[in-house]
Amino acid sequence: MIDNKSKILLGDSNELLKEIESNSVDLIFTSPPYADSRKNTYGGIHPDKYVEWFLPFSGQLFRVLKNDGTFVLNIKEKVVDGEKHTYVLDLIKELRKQGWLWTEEFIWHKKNSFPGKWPNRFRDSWERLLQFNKSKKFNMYQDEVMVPVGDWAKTRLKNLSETDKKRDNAKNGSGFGKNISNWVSRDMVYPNNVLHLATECNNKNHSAAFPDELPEWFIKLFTKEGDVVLDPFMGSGTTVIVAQKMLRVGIGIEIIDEYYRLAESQLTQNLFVAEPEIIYGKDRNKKTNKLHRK
Amino acid sequence: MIDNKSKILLGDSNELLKEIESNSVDLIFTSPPYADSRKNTYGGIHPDKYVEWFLPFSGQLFRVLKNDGTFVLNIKEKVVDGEKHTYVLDLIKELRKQGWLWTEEFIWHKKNSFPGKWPNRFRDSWERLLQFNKSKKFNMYQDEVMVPVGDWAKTRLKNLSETDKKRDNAKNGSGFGKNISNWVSRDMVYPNNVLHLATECNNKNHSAAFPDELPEWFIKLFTKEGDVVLDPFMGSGTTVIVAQKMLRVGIGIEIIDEYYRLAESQLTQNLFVAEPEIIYGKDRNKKTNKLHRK
DNA sequence: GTTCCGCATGAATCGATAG
DNA sequence: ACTATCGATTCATGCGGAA
Repeated sequence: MIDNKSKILLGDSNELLKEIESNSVDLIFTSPPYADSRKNTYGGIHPDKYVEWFLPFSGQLFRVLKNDGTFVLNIKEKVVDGEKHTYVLDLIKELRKQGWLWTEEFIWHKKNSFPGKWPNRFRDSWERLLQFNKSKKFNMYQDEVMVPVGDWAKTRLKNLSETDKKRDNAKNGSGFGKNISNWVSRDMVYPNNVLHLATECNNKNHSAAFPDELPEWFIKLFTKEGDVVLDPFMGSGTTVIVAQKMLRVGIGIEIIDEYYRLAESQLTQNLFVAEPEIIYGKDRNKKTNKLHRK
Repeated sequence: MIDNKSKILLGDSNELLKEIESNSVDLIFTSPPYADSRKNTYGGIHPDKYVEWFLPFSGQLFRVLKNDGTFVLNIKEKVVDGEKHTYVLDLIKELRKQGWLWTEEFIWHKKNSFPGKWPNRFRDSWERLLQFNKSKKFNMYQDEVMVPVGDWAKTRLKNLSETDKKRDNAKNGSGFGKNISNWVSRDMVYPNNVLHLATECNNKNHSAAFPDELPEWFIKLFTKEGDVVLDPFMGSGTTVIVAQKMLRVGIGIEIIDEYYRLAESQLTQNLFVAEPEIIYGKDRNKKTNKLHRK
């Protein structure tokens, strides 16, 4: 089933995952349909049924993942009747019973979250990126995601609101400034577990796309060239396309024909336009790792 | 027990909370001792025992909170043997059984957390701020925490002088929010549920302190002047001190004498400006019920 | 080729209305 | 009473057109 070429499959992951051999995947990065959303697609899983619905998939995922591989799950609670539903908490507990180790929880800070005003809550601007592993020993290539100090400062400042900047200035005496002076001597620093990315709203046909940078970051962190990256709910195929561009072997599964074709067209289009090695990473420092298609 | 004066108590919250009358507190903001850390405090709770340990406190908290009040819990998982422990997940589930509504989860992004390196993980730079309520109807003063619009820097702020920019940030914590929103209401937007604050670097004696801005933000959001703010694990007293400065009634409980004295000294120091006469002449042993007035 | 606006567009949530 | 649908609310982003 897996050779060294990216491929995408049309159908139900519950069936198609069975065709993937055990211990063959290095990274699973996926964003399954959220509870009760995208009703037209996966039939809209009710929050109360979500865990039960998801566990068969994750069982298969556990089987196909290598022992030193990583499973990254992008998921978020839904507000039901004014209260946050607990299915994500339940899911974590059940995944552990399946054998998964809950290793880390990254925060994706969505800078451009959906607007709105309500009497009892603010806009929801973050999502969970849950990291699971089969073993305490897993591959992690930390150096690949180091951030140049300049970029770090630039990005940091760019993302801060004006109030935040003012606060920082006021607190320069304590720690912030001092820390910067320590970092200046280095070229690259390690990131932390909070990712600042905007959602992509330019993709018209698929409503649930995350930005390229999200899978890109985890692919860099958890795989090397030639490794296998799997997305069992690929949607319009962002994960697979990025994986291919980064010279990994991307495997994607999608049950909706429309999304599958979207991914297919972009995948072939990408192959036609440029050789992957040209697009990805001669000099990583330049942060031109941004993979923009079109 | 509660009049309109801030006070701090030395002792076990399990006992002292019983002296607070039911439905009398508007906001509970606290950062309880984390599992297995701050071992001196409450005997160093093992992660496996954490939920069991916490529930008696939260039961009392449920009783003393007003129906339209809010409980904000700052807590974070501990990594045990390479894996994130699930006691926070379990705690949320159990608090719901106690009657609490899990309304929201804010993310505190600790901006200046120092980049570190471990083989399996990056620096942890965020914490949970779990919001619980007794009722779906609770007080929320959203206008008090509005922030400048994203591109404010580009449009308006250019023209403001540097002193104008700094004025808002004077760290007197005295409820200045409303003035700002009236002043430039057109340029202010509502915030979201990700808080960008630097960690406090200037405190020496208390290990688990958060920056003033953290309780300040929630006090502005969930209380008005004269309301009662409770911190049953006050540590060095940040919550109570900030509350008092913001003309709320702060109630703090701390079991460790050293922390209690730290809070006490800061509170009286602050009071010194207003009413010097009540500072001296109290025996320390009797101070459990000492009143601190603004 | 830049920079600068204007505009449409969202993994949303609440509350009212309708069946 | 209970569920289903709909409108109002709101703002960061990236696009296209214009200077």
